[in-house]
Amino acid sequence: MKMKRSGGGGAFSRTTLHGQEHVIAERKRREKLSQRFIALSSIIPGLTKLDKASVLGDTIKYLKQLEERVKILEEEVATRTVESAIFAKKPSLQRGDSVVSFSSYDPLIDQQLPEVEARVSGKNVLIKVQCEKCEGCIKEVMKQMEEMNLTTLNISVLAFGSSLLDVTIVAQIENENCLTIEEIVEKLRHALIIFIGSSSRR
Amino acid sequence: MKMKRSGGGGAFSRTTLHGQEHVIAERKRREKLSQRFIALSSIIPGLTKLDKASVLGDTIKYLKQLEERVKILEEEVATRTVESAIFAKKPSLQRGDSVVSFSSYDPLIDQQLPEVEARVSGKNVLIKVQCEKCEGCIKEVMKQMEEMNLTTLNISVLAFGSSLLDVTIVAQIENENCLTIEEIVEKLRHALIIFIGSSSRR
DNA sequence: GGTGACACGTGACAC
DNA sequence: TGTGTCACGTGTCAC
Repeated sequence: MKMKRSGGGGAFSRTTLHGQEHVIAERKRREKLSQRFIALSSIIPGLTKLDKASVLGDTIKYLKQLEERVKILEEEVATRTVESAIFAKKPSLQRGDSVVSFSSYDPLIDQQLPEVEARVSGKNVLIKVQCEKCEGCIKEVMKQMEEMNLTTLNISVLAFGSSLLDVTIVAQIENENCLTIEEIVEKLRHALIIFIGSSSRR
Repeated sequence: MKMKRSGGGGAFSRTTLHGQEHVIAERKRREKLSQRFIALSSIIPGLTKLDKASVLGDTIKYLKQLEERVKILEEEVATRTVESAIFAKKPSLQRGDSVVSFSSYDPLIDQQLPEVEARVSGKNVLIKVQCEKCEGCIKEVMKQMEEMNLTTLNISVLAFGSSLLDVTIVAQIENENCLTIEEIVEKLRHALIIFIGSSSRR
């Protein structure tokens, strides 16, 4: 029951002409909106009702759900990253044929980095250190080596993961050195703990 | 220019009464829809335009973004879950102070080289091999790495003692890789045993 | 027959 | 001065 004004004359004619365009424009707008609704509906899973209010409502629910899930997963990933670092440990003592080994790892007492391990073969000592990537820690290790009268023959520093360093050193044991392998490991480890502690507090 | 029919008589009166309720109902429906739009707008971050079409459009974008993120995180977690499961086994394998769960070293069974150890942090794997110095063994290790879809990022080979090699490798775990850390260790060790055995017999 | 959802044309308002 | 957006009342269709 609407008045059709297409045939109107006088002052209405302008309104009518504009009105036609207006109708077209409005149609277009509605069409766009409708498309978006359809697109949205196709994305949201588990839609039972397809009316607009329900689509919007379910979209809101689904969104919150997704955000919650992202949050949980992010925490999970963060946690597991730490776990990886913590679990990457070794037992405390190994005894090979002609090689004597000792590691700082003790599952009952301490599961934290830095991890230090050393092995001796003749006059050579192989030292492995795994610690957090932090500036100056290599220099600190070298300083300790010097203090222990260990002449570095070769050193390799590899980044591992996002924040770990794996350091492998082959050194020569000088004659005046009378440290045991355990002492070497403990001295190195202790120095690194102090160093990293003081550097992270800065 | 609409016809007001409230005062209509006769056959129109019923239509009119129903019409009033109809108007109310429609108002209510619109109100609900409007509320949902407002609620949705308040959830979507970074909205510049606030018109309905834009809100829907940005909602769709945001949704896809979130889903993508969830997918990525889930993969990440899946990867790390495998690692955690492996790492979790470690304590149970530790008897006293002698066994390394990730290492091929087992004092009760086999005290011989080569010794292989691996650990994982995120997508990185750190592999340590200690074996007899013998020609071609590095090449053999690299061949195995390739077969296991491990992309070598860094490798360090240090001579230790008179006849030992200490090899440390940081590699990237490719997505198609579905080996466990134990499988990596065993495969490498087995290949080295075969290789060294056949090369020493020559 | 009544409830609910939709698209439409229209007037109003903003930039 | 238009160009785009909105809310409104209405007719219509489906269950």
